[in-house]
Amino acid sequence: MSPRTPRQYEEIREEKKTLIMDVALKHFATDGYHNTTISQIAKHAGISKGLMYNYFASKEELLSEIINRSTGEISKYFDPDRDGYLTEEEFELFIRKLFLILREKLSFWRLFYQFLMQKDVREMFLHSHIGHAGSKQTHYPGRNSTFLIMMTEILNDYFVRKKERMPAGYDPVLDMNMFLYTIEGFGLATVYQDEVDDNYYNKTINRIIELYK
Amino acid sequence: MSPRTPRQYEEIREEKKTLIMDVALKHFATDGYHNTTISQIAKHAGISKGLMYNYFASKEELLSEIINRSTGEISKYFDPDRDGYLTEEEFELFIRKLFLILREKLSFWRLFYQFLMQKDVREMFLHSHIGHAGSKQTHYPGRNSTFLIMMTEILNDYFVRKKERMPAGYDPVLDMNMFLYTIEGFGLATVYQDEVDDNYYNKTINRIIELYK
Amino acid sequence: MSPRTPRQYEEIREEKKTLIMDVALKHFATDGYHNTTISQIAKHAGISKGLMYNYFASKEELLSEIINRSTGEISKYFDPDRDGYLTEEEFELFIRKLFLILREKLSFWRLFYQFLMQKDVREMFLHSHIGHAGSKQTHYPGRNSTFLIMMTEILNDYFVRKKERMPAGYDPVLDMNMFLYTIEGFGLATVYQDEVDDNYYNKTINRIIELYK
Amino acid sequence: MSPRTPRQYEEIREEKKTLIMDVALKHFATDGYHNTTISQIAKHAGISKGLMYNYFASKEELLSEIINRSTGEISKYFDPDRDGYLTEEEFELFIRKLFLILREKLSFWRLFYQFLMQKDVREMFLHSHIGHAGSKQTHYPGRNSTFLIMMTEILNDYFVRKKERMPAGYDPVLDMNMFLYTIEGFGLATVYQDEVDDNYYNKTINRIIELYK
DNA sequence: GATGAATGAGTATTCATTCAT
DNA sequence: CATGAATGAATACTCATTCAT
Repeated sequence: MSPRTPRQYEEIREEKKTLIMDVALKHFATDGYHNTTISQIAKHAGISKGLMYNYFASKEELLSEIINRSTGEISKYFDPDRDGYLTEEEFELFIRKLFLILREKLSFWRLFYQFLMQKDVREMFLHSHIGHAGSKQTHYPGRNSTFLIMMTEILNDYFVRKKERMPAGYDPVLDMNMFLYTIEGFGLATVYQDEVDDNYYNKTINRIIELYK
Repeated sequence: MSPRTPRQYEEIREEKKTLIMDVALKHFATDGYHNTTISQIAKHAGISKGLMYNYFASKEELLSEIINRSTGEISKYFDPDRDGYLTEEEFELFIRKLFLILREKLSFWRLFYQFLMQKDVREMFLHSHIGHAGSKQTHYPGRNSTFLIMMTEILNDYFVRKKERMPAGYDPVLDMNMFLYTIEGFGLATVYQDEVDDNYYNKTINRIIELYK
Repeated sequence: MSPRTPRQYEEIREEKKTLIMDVALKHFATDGYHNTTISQIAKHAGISKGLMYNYFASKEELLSEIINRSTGEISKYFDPDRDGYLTEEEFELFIRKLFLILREKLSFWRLFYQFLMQKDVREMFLHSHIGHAGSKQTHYPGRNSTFLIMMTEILNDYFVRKKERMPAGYDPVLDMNMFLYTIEGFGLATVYQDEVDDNYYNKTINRIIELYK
Repeated sequence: MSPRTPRQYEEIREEKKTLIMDVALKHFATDGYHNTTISQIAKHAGISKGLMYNYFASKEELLSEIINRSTGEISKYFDPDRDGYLTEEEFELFIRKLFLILREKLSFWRLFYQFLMQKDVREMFLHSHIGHAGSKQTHYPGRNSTFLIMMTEILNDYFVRKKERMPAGYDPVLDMNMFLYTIEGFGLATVYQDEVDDNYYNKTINRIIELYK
């Protein structure tokens, strides 16, 4: 008869939020953001439409929180407190991690590629900050680089240094971009495949490492 | 003021259709299919909404015809009557042509990438037949290969033959896919750039040829 | 830590009700009845939404009780047990009291004017009974005059008597209505002003007394 | 079989717009702006909800156009090109006109009083410009005074001049405000009455003129 | 008594599509 | 062939109210 404790309420909230975000991500990834209705999400999450808005102010904020959560989790993978310096071994590790996380978060990446192509939402991705997952902060003192920008900077640094151990005429920018094109294309293919062949997947990763390390 | 011949009517009709499709493609590519309204298209094409439906049964059919026309045109580019056999020189030419056409039909490719990520429309692309541009037929007797499948087969053949002039251990499937990933990634980047640097564009193409010829 | 007596419970209950009504009145007056949500009221009153419904059956009843309480308090101001007879001095006093109470209960009058213009709620005001503040009764045996009707009757009586000391041709009904129009207009202006200038306020009241006493 | 001429379309549009605005005004005036739904308006106008949005971008714009149309019509009554100078006779005429128009446009004034009390929409009234009814312009070269401000200025001027023919101690500001309170109160009462007694109505107007001319 | 999660009916708005002219 | 007024189903979002705890 006594009301739930704040702790209990907090748990319920957290669970429901996660549930909704999971269901929504799956739908967004499969059917597209604009093609997914709040009704569908609610129905598949087993809740009422109204409850959605108890947790998220709007469809857009739901998307935004999904993106922030995911980019937050991903950036943690890559050690957000790193010094931004990659050795050759770390570079290899980086690629392996990248494609590990790609398969772990297929839905998210599907969403990512989707939005890469949509002007109106692209910005949301580009401005999602590195930070604790789900963090509501939008500004970090002394640290306003976004996830993608950080990645780019670290890689750029790596390829510039790679020049030293390459023959004359080596073009670091071109090489880095070729590398980026390849992983983007491979990512795209992986993400939009129904099933991934483990063996082939690893072979490809090894080949990428071999080519661009 | 002599009445038009049926022939003339047909021509006028085709011109209007082309106009509508051009306008629609531009909008679809820029704003997204779902964000583009029939009203916008009609207004920018200088016709009434009602007339739109005189030419196209629905928004979806409009899209479908745009896709068919474009894939048709593209496949013609690559000599649809070829024997499916690529020499090294033809391969190089193929790549150069590919990236030439990429820039010529930026809008289309933007649409292409956009839909690659959307289940419901992906199929439309994958099953668009090679045929006369704008053809309304959806089935061709004795010829059910799609544009993408055809391309894949020709390339597959090329890389299998490439094996002969490569050292032992060469994996043609892997190599072909690496090639595809790279051009997909490069295509993606090109298509979603506001401006393309001619110099850099060609350098990249040369590098791709160098790597995968 | 001795358990509270029923009496104490009742007091606590009354306090909470009063708190809620005060908060609600302020919101209703400022933002409008329909623009105010139960959530807002609950939050600003420091209670839960659920508890609100423990005290008031509905949003409408909350409004109804606020109106009843206020009209009750106001009618007490004007000595509800009076004989209904106003001397000239009492009339002056009445006006001064009226505009005193106007400023003391600005929020209520704002609400009053607001609803005067809305058919569906106007009736609630017109039929609010004189009685104990917060009383839930809606019917009083042998006493069905409303606050407004009572006021009108007393004033009517005053102006009819005023005829005796006025020149021939004096129209008591017209004079009374002119008086009512003026105080209504002045009330309206006062209530919807951000700040009231004391000096000017009193000057106006004196002028009204001068004109209609 | 041939399509309607642009002229015909324009007529249809104008008629429908007027119909919708008339119906909407009636509802807004009776039930309140927030209490009136688009569905109600559409149903009573005998059209679909969707059509509403063919003519008005939003509920708010519908309101805005109603206000502009009405204030435009009213300002025309009062000769918008006047010099802003009122003689005693013109003042009397002004009052008579005012209360003529009050009865002609009861619904509008009901709306007016309603919004006088609602913060969020009050501004819309205060900023509706003097101009042709339905004019979409929002800026008039060398003429940005609003309807209410114009009225206030002309009256202010009149009462200041009235001082000359009044005994010492006459306070023009107080007198003007008393006048305004009275007509506001009278307006309020008139507007929210079900039926107006012609005889009494004119008697009141005469009395107002007598008191404040 | 007290909480806030959960509901669902309602509201403004959009847009592909139809149809009288 | 051509027009744009008209429709209606769908969509995001709100909020008073209920109810398990």
